[in-house]
Amino acid sequence: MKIYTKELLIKELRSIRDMGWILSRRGKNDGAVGNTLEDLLGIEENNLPIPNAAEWELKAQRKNTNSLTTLFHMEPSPRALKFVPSILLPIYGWSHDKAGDKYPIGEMSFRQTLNATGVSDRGFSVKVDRLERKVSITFDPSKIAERHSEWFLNMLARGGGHFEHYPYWGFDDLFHKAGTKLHNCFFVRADNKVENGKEYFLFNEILMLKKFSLEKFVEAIESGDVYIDFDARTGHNHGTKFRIRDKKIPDLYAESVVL
DNA sequence: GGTACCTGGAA
DNA sequence: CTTCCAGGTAC
Repeated sequence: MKIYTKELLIKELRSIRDMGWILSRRGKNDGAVGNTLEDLLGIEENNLPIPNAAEWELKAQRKNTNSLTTLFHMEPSPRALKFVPSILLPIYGWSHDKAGDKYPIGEMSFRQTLNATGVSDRGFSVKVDRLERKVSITFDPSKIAERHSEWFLNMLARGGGHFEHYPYWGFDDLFHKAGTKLHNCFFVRADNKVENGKEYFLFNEILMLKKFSLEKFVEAIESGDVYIDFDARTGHNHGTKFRIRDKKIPDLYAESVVL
């Protein structure tokens, strides 16, 4: 495997930018833009919680999306409770839209995109406690929207309605994860097009971000810029993600340079 | 085979 | 904006 320095990454990313339209290396896969960039750099797909290349993390995104950018994945504490697969999905989940169709009858879904400045229509939110040094998920049944009243009753029948323990992430765990994975980052935005059913990317906007700030990260959680995103169905827990709007990514770093 | 990570989306 | 969602791998 190639060892990448910052200088080599800059050179290769500029070279990729100059290659023009590049056929996606992956089929129907939402992550194709990032997977294709990694393929071009010779980085094998992995699920290791480390930067992609040396001390540099790579992030790619299609320009024509409003989606959040995923910073990293981390399941909440207390880890022993296995909150998502044991509690949130089976008790607080709902029938997946494609249950009995693409998925088996009984397939459940628990998807929530939460931040500290709002409450979801199922009553979940995010709270930052600097004294206890943790980020917690809160649940307030009184905030559940009318359209979810049937879900609410089903959830009560399954034994839900209040948390005995709240899912949380300790600052130290978050800082270790973010500090090791995101310390330096290339954020590449790509134009994309589909011709004859095949997707092409033009990796033509490259941003170099240096020195991830843990304090700015906490501030971004408090201000609602960082989201916590649950993404599980019965057959596949995609994991719990910390995500952010692309325009806010540079706010997490001490230095940003357009290449 | 369940759990927890990785890469990212749509209306 | 919020609500809900995709295909991968390691162990």
